[in-house]
Amino acid sequence: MAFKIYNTMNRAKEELVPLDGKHVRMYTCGPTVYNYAHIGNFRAYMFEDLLRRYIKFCGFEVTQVQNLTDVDDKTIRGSIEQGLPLKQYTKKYIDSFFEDLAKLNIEPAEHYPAATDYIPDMIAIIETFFEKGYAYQSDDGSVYYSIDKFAGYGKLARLDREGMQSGARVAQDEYDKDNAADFALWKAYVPEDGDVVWDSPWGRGRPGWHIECSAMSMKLLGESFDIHTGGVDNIFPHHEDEIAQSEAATGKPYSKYWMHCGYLVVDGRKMSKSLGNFYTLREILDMGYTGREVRYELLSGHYRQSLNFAFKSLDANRAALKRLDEFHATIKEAIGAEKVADELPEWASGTRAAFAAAMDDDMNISGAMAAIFDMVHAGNKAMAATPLTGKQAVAVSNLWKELDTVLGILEPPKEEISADVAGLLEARAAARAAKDWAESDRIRDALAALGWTVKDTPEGPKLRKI
RNA sequence: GGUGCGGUAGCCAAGUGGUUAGGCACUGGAUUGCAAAUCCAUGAACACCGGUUCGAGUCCGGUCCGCACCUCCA
Repeated sequence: MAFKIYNTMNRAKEELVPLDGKHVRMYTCGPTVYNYAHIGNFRAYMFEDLLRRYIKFCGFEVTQVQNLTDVDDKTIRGSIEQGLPLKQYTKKYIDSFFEDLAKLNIEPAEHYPAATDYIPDMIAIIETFFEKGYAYQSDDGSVYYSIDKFAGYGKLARLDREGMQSGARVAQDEYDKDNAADFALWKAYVPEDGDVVWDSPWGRGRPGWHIECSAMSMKLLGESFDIHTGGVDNIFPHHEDEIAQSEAATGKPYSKYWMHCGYLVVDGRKMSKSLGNFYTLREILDMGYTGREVRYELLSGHYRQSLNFAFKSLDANRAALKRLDEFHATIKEAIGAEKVADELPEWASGTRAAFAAAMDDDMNISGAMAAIFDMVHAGNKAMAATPLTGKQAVAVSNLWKELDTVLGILEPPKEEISADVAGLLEARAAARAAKDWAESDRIRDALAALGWTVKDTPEGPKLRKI
């Protein structure tokens, strides 16, 4: 089996074949750090996390770069409003971004370059554009990229250049650009930029948005690399412009595969800061949901489909996770002190293949999850009739852990049973032995208040975290 | 106007022309001191209209509806 991914460039699923042996190099567009990221943003980072985890599951090595956009209109505006130096202002949001990633159990990328640390690299690329005739300077000192000079412009977004209507958002006063669709490589200094300014051969100013990704990706991954990802809204103009820049600069193909995820939507509308219909991760956690439940939610739909966010779904996920945890606990109990794995029981023997077959097909997460739930169902049924041997249970546990290297939700959070809880459990056992049901129920309520349910089984009482 | 993605049971969500997707919720039963969990059983769907086919959720044509991008966007 081979891992097939949907390449936006060719609008087709293609087998992932790295340019460099078993090493996959990927660039994932990261956050603009002017505010807390909302969970729509995290949908993209979750998709990228699933991608890198599954690439590793397939036996490849991964080098992932995720940029931090720390200079643009919004970061500058925010820093001036708060009277803070730009770096100090963005640090707060960079720190919170990493905290949020950890809450969602997203694996760290290998590199997190910040745009402001790569200004000389951007300037060097822009200089080659002047040499090769792709760049020109306008009257106000800004530098633009001339899209008419790049023959392949529009190949990713499949733009019909002739049929393009100047969108409502194209400023009406772009009088000094050769073509309205030309984009800024370098923005000339304006007073609104405060002290956010760098020197360049063509005057003081700051970089345009797209040039940072070209500079940082090629610096850290090489001029040609394997995968470039982002949300579908990045296809145009951001990724289109990155291709124009990078391939014009080097004369080589830029990224081999382009992958884009769909939106997170609320009530059928894209979740975005401009619409105001967004939630930050910390808001949702404050409501009592866990990062794991949110992770399940963000993972639960295919990455190219829009995913509808609803609290009702988070509640449903909680129930589904409980089912998985119950299965996991049953396996753990069957392991006992056993360390050595035996063959998998029959009901788990096809699970890994079913899981991989679904994931190989452009990360069909629904099929992958179905493989796991099928195993849980069949396993519960079988174990109710015949207990598992310790060695078989170790094998199931190993499989569970292996699948969780991809999903990151199967292993339950570690729970310590406190002395108080253990004491209550003992007291309740005594009450039950004396058939003092009132006392027994009272203690059960007390345990529930501490966050535990107790189930009475033929082997004795068992505790479960609520 | 250009480009693209959708419409599947109460909700979410897969689906390679033919055999139960899966999850949550609901219902009945087993089990339990009562529960919880689990197991067994059970139901429910392909936006609309045509066409191709022995057979269409799936292919073709058309219609309706929703969303997105077209220089802030994941």
